[in-house]
Amino acid sequence: MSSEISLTERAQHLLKVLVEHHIRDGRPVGSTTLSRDSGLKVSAATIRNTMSDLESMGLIQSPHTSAGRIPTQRGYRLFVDSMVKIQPLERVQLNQLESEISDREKSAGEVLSTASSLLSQLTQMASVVMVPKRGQMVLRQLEFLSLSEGRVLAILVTNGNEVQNRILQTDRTLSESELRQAANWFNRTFVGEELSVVRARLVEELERARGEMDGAMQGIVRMAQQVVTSGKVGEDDVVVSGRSRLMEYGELCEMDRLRQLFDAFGEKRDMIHLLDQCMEADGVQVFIGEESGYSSFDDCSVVTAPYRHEDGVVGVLGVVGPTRMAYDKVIPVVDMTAKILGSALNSMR
Amino acid sequence: MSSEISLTERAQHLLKVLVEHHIRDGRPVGSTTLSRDSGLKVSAATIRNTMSDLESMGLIQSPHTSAGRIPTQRGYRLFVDSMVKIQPLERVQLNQLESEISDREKSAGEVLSTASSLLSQLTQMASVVMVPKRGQMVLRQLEFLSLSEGRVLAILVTNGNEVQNRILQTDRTLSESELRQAANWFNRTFVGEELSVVRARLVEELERARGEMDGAMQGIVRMAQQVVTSGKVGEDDVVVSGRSRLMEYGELCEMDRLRQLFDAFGEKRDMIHLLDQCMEADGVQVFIGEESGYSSFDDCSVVTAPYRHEDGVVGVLGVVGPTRMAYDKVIPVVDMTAKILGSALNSMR
DNA sequence: GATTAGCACTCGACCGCCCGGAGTGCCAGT
DNA sequence: ACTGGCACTCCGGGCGGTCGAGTGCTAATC
Repeated sequence: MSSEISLTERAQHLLKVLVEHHIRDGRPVGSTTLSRDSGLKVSAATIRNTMSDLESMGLIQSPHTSAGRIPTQRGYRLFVDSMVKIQPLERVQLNQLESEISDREKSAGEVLSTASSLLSQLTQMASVVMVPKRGQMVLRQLEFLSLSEGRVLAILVTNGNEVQNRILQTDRTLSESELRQAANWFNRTFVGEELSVVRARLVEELERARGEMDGAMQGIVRMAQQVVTSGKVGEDDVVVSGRSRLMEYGELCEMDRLRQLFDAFGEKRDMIHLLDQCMEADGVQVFIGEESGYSSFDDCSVVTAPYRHEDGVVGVLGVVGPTRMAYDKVIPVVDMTAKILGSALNSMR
Repeated sequence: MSSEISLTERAQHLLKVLVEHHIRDGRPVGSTTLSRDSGLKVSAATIRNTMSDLESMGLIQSPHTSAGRIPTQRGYRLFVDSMVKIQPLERVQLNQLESEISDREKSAGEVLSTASSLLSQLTQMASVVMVPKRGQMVLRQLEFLSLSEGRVLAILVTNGNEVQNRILQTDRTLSESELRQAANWFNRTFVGEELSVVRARLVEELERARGEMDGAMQGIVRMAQQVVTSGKVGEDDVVVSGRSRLMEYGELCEMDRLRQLFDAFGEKRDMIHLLDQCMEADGVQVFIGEESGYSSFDDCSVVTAPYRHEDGVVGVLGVVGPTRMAYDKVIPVVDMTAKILGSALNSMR
């Protein structure tokens, strides 16, 4: 569909300088500025010709006659794909990521939210970390605790040192020993299994119980089902940080647009859907403006990266900011955070 | 300092109508509007005289010559103190609060955040719920779980069906049975005590252990100390909801002001300090504009109410919105939420 | 003495206008 | 192929004028 057949050396260079300049100060860039800053020994007039080429190729545009040019979405695309020079991550930032994420005293959940807030802090934008589907979690231990009047507190420990708890309503009040028995059976039968497997096997178990087993056993199985099918278990989740940083950016300052953006984070639906698409991607992925497919993000870019365990992709993280962002700095931060987060989760298997 | 010696019937009435009118449409209110809407059978000119009195008393002011008048902070104060007519809570809203907060399947934490989000939803403003100091929580059960390489997962169940967990580093790897033994001792000794008491008694215990007991026991006590002095335990916390709703209000729309507001929620320090002051108050309390003492809230009002257990005040909740808010609707919502939250927490003792 | 009508005055919001600056496109000259 | 020159366009800011809303004051009225 596109006509990027060729682009002279000069045109490429000019596009690069133009985008960089516009990212820096946000204003449209004119031919004179460009002739001064590009390092090329040509006059403004010549540059105007080249710019006009770039415009007809849909890489840059002028917001109105006789303003400078700004990159179009396609322009940004080309820039990001083939001319941005990724800056190495600063030592300090790297250290901070390393030490705060790979903290052995943190549980998986804490590590994820640390990653999210660092991501936001280092990029000065909003960040999102998608939490692994709980369904992929492995059961470590289950514990029941009797509350008053037929209510039972179930505590579920999974890998990643994650503790989930849920209150169950039972049809009759169960004794301490009954609960201990139930927990024992459950642990004996399912420890080490993925929760999704546990769910599946519980259904079989209930089938079997219908015929063979006694009523008590049926009760236990049903209770166990309540635990693993409960609200949070098995559901995607996202951690968002630093939304309010987006207010700093002038171009997003129309209240209704900003509001829309905030809503998008609140809804989480679109968010999750978008992030899901990045699961299979190999490394950092950049969505510029409308590329994300969600109109709330029209003037924004989203930079994502999947993070992986030794046994495959686990989740996705990313940042959201204005299209006019410092890709050369942001990309490595996202990249590195994903890597560090991956290995941190790895080490707490 | 003030000169509210007296205020004619008419002046009071006019102030009331003016404030109500301004709350409704946000624009300055002029004498003609007032003579039309006040129900009084007097001309605009007369009203102008009264308004001029009100102005000299510092209850209303005009943003500039020849605009109408708007209430000053003191004007709002008087309005809230002695003329606002509290509206009864709507049936639907009451039902919603009742059913969602008093949900027996929710843990204390979930109940608090439900309350916060309902508060925000019903008032269309930002809400804050201050969580009881964890130090006041009563120990129900402790469980240890061995992780790899000298790391132990401690699971702490307190009243309110709240589950906290924390990863401890131990100097040597402990066996399953050692851990079970330690947990048994801990539970035998401390179940039913407040965490603050547990903390204190652990110190004594360590003293005693230094002389009498064996090294293993010392290790256990130290581990227990780690559990109850860990990060979250014993710290105030706040749940904030619906910050972004504040963007809807035109008067808060200057970006920097709004930003400041968001930061205030982020910092939480000021927030907590402000809420702390309301702990002893008897019912709903209203801070108008600068009364809160924090400049971030200058154009805002804060409506708070403490919520209580049978054994005394537990925490504070409230909403933050523009000074120009519908006090007659907001106050009962805050009031009722506090009451319902209190009794909900009560019933899960 | 309280209330009112009348009137001059003030000020913000809005509109149309003009002007300077920045930047473009095109063309003719090197 | 590049450049200088030039006419043109458009945005933004400053200026002046008008309009409407609202005030404060004063003199007349109840």
